[in-house]
Amino acid sequence: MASLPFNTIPINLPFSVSSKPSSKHHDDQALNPSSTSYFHRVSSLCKNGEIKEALSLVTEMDFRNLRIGPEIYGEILQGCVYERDLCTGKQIHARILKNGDFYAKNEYIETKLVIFYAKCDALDIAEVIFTKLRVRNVYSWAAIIGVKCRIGLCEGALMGFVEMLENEIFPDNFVVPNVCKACGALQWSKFGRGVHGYVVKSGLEDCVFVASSLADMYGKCGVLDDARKVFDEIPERNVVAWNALMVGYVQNGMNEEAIRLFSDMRKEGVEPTRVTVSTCLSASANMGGIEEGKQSHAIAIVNGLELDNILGTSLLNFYCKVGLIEYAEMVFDRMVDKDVVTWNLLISGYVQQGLVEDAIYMCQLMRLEKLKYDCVTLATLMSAAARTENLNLGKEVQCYCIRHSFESDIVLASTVMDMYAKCGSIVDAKKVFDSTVEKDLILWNTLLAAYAESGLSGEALRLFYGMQLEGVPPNVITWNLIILSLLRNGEVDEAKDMFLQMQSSGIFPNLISWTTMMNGMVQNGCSEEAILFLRKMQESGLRPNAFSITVALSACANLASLHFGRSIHGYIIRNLQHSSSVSIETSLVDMYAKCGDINKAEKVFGSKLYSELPLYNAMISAYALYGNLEEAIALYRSLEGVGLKPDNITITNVLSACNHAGDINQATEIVTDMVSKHSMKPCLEHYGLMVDLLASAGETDKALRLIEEMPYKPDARMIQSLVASCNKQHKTELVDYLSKQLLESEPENSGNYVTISNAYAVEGSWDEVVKMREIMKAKGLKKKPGCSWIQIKGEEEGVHVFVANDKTHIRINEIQRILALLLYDMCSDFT
DNA sequence: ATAGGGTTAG
Repeated sequence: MASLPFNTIPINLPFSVSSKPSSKHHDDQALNPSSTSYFHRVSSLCKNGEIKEALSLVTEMDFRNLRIGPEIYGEILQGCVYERDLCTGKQIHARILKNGDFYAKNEYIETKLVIFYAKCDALDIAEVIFTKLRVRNVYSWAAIIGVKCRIGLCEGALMGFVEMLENEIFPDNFVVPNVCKACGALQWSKFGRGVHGYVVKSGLEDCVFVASSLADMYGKCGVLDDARKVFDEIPERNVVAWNALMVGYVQNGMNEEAIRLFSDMRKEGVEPTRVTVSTCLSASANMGGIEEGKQSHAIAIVNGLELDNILGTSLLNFYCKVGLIEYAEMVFDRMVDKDVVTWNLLISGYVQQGLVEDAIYMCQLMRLEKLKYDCVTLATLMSAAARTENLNLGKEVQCYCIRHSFESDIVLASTVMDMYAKCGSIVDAKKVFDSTVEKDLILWNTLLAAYAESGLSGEALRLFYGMQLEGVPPNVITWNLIILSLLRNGEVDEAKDMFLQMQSSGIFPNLISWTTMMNGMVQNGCSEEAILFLRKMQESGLRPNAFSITVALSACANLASLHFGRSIHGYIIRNLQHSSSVSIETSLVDMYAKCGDINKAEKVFGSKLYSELPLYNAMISAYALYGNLEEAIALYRSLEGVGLKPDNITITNVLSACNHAGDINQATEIVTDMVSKHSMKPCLEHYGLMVDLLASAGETDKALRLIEEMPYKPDARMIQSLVASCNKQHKTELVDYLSKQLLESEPENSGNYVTISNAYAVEGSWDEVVKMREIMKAKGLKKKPGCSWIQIKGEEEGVHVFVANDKTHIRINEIQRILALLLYDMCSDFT
């Protein structure tokens, strides 16, 4: 006998000697043991993923004229499902069709084909077969609903669910989870509730898969109470059920609840998975919970969880968000499979820490690892350019975007616009806006933000109406920006009007809307109204955050209202104890100092939770306000001991303390110190203070020489110092001369009137102040953003003094110093 | 000998 193309000869061949008579029909052969043995061999090969080998066995059966039943094809198709092997599956499909209708029209085979194509995400082919099916059973339905759900055709999946019910094919515990997933993705909580009803009616509720997916669905729809109820009633909860509820909490901002659930889960002895730890890390990152996040990391290590890409990125995200960049670096180094996301996270971590150089270096390394930048990488770099106002970097990144066809990316276009705006080039931001073909709301808002930041309310309004003409309805962010643009331009009444218009257009003001209004009012000298707005905001059901509290405290400081200040401090203790921040502590110190209670300011400073520069600056500024030069200098000198380096504000505050004490020698020493010891360059404000100090001491000539020597152009404030100095020395003629010069050179600059009226105000020449006000009114000049009213009540009631913002102006300190000292005496009387 | 399912990072 000639050699066969295979060498293994099965024992029971149909033509070998057999005790059984050979059958005439295929059907009889189904009982033939040789077919059975083939089936088992095919089956085990398929389970090991060796589809090609299984297929050659089928060829062998064909050669031997053995009956190849539908179950063999089914088994191989199943193998293709395991392997997601679309190509081999199609070959099987072809063989099935070749073998005629006996196979092709077999319900089991047809269903299997639908399942196979569905699993391989080939929805079009799966649907063609599915629509031609004579019998649509629960398996084929499940496959179709599953694939639709997987590729995001959620409405289609839900329509399938409805159609099943109409045809009285009842969705089982395999169909329901996918239906729930679709409801969750669409946030169709009402549909989901209906599915929940069906689950209860058909008794599927105890299945942990069904219940978990219901809990997940409610979580995704934001109905956490119901998610919790479903979860509580699961008889045997597994880790996935716990994870699903935890994810629900995190996605709805309930981070503390998520962490609490994690601890309950550990108490019940359920082993956490990588998903659990990832979710906890996400919650910790959101709430800035350093300890919680570190604990999660420790648990991952103790439980021996593998540091895969997802767990790794969760850790990276957490450490970057809470600013522990060294830990992030350690995790990054340990990770084996890094992708673009991994790199992006660390790069953005560096940018958030202001370490732009490191970020750029990482980008270079990333390219060496043969990874390409994606839109997230580029947006991060662009935001780095915006933060550091590095126009060159921004342009370089923009060119990269153009070269690599990222131009049409609307997110990137927005970040490019933001970069140009931050670098002070609104014209270029507008150019990018104009060249973007498909504009979305975010793009409109980005340009609006550029106008608003600069107080260009006219441009902002034009854009605001323009977008509505193009059919883009404004959202709450748009309204907030319009209001900001008006407030930045000193148009308080117009802003208030817009705030009302926004509400009548059906947009509910959010925390930012209220805070923008409050902050704008404080900046424009309407501090009393700002405090009123805080009350109104609380009445509308919003809880103030750290920033709105800071704004309210600065309003109290401006009003020198210890009464309001104390009540807000009380609110902080009652409600914000656990979310206290550096900015709140700083504002408290500042508020108490300006309200005349330096003792309380010292007390707050003494019990501080943070040891950061802004707090020290506030306390130094407080001492300066009270003319306590010794304490100010002592605190300044103590900075080194706590590892802090002074910044420009520190120097300004120490210098103004010297100013109030009239101590030219100390001031000179501080300036020498900053140049030699800290290698800092004195800024214009520092020169201003020195000029002021010299001018106050009557050294007008020396002050003039310093102005000539400094590397900056003198500003109106310096001339104001000279004016004040002259005034003090009763050099009325020189004041009149300087004022006249100032007003002649820039008759339309409202700032000059502020300057001059301010000089008169400090000297108590109220008649001159009123005169200046009247000229401004007659000329129709409006005060600039940054200038504010201070109302001095009491003897001088009814007299308003125009002063510039305390951050940029020397004289307001003078006034506040007098106020604070006055109030200090009053406070001391009470105690 | 007869099918398959839910959770996660930017």
